[in-house]
Amino acid sequence: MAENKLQESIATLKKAGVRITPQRHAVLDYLLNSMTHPTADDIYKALEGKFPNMSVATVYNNLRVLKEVGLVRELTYGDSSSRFDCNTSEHYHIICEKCNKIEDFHYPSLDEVEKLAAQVTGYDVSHHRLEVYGICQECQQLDKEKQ
Amino acid sequence: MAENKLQESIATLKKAGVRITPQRHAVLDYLLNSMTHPTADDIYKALEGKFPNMSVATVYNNLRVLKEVGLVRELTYGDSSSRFDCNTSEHYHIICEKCNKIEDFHYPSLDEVEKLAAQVTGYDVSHHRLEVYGICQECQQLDKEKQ
DNA sequence: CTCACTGCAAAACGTTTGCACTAGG
DNA sequence: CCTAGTGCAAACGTTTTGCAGTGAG
Repeated sequence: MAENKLQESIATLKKAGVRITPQRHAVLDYLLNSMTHPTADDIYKALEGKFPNMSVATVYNNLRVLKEVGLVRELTYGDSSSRFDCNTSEHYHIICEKCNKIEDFHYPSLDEVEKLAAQVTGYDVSHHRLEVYGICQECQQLDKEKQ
Repeated sequence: MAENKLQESIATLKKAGVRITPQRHAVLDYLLNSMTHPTADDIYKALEGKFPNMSVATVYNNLRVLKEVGLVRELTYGDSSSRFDCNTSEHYHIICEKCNKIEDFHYPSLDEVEKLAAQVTGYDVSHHRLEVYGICQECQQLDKEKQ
């Protein structure tokens, strides 16, 4: 499955005239296989072993390229650094306010909201973003144990 | 109306044991009366006239305090700097992808989404955040004129 | 009077940029 | 080949911090 995705993504890159460098391949591969939503620095650290002298700039450059081609989404939340996510299927995020974990969850796309927003504001709507915040099960458990 | 809000907010601060300094008062006042969603720097610049030697740090400190008390929300978008918004009534934001304007719009709160998210993920949900992206009417107009 | 808050400067942080070098196609 | 991409370091803009001095309650 992940293999297919990778081949598919590489095909997209080639079609866009983007070169497949080992570093770029590794960044893409890491993002496709990571269930977490890593920061640029996470990716940098994760690939440090394979590419001892890769620079952070390269990670950022590649993330920008992958974003431009539409393979990757950049998520900006309250905390200082951006997180990156493979733009696979439509899904929303739920974020733990204690441990900052980000998990995916599925919900039928809120088309009516987009429609109503367009009507009320006169905007030409392109997309929307929704996040739910709360405390994850593990953190709830930890809280209980403390008391 | 805005006066009431200000008195109310000050009462909240006092109850929380927070001192009402002139700078703090000004930041709060500015946020309450601004329809835009200013960055810390916007606020700093706006109050420069009244407080020639107020430092940026003070703006940030005050925004943090106001956030902690729950009077102010911090919004982070793609662009580098955070924006601040008075946590008055529940509302959503619609953002122009051309000129980066942020406008408020009202929509019945998506309680079902929160409920479903809680069920699916087991989170103890506290709130959610929704933004709609598109092109505002002015920018649509400008685009038409260009063609 | 006292302690929370201010102002200033310096530092931290994530991200971007300029440039010479390298390697993918 | 030739140009896109790399690595490095320095630069950038936003936010935070440490500390001495100040003023709100």
